[in-house]
Amino acid sequence: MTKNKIISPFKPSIHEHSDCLKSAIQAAKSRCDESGIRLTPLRQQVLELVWQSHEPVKAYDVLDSLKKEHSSSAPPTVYRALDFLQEQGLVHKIESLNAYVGCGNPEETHSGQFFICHDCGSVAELDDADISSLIKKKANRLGFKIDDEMVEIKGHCQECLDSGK
Amino acid sequence: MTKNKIISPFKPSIHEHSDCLKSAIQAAKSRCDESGIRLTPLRQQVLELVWQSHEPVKAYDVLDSLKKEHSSSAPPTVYRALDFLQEQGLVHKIESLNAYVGCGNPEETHSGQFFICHDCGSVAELDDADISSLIKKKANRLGFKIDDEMVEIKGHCQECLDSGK
DNA sequence: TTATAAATGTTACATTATAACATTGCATTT
DNA sequence: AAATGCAATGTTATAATGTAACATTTATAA
Repeated sequence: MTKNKIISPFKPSIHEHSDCLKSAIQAAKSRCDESGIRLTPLRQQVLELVWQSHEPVKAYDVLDSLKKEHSSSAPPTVYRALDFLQEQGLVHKIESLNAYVGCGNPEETHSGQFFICHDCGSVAELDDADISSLIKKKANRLGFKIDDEMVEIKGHCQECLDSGK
Repeated sequence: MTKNKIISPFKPSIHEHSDCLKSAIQAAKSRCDESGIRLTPLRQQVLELVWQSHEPVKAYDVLDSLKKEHSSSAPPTVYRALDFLQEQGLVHKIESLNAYVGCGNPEETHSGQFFICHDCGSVAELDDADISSLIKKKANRLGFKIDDEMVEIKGHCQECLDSGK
């Protein structure tokens, strides 16, 4: 299937984020229901914490938040939930930041390309077949068979450029 | 300048690696001479350790090697040298592995695209204007200005595919 | 209901990286 | 050569990120 999607554009710094959160949780629930996979309360809570904003969140920040309600939480609590969410395509790890961001399109699993603003920290996500197929073409020339593609681009988003930070 | 270079292809598992090492050190020396930057013995030694193979090397593995000659070495010893080498474009960090690999073309600074074999661990490096300009085009549509581009592709190299691992 | 597997709890530790301050050594001016 | 200043390295401590291993609990299915 060919697709050139902007999965998550940069959001205006002021927007109704509770809508983003709600629809992400809703999408996650449907996806898990369909595939018979268990989005337990803990996992859902971690997903909600990752979705607190459009900025990647650190595992230990999630842990700190968890501890406020559930003081027994420990690193494995968080990493297991994050691993699960990644496997299910509900969150992505941004490797260059050691941080996690909610996936804007959990309907279908994909690797994605990420644009990360140095100023506001926000992330936009693409699932762009042009990029993937070009990379695949280049891989072919090396005789290389791709399993997993990681594209993380750092720079400045429109809003931050405009506001002259 | 337009360029579509294979900076470092996958090498046959058996090759005269001492040649790779030598030419990398030679290139580093020239580059530093030209730019009046100091490739101290320590930095050169770290560069040589990174160039022990075409597989990314972990900082603490470099540290262990250093300690054999120079028991006083500590993490900052290594991280400072690696930071320097990265700044000079002599090594690249593979973010998804927290590991470092020698740059095959230190003549000019670039970000590069990396193909990493899951089986043998080797890395090939491209500096491909097609990929960069496509990513730039996609960034433009988001109003995004790129500072730094990271492309790390995991999969299987030709030789490992052929040998049926 | 009991057996099983999945999920979570718990403790300990491994790995990766940096802060902060002290010391050394090199390069320039006097 | 002595004094100065800065870059590089040494040293100690600790922060940040991530996993192993085993115990316990909870959900599911036989």
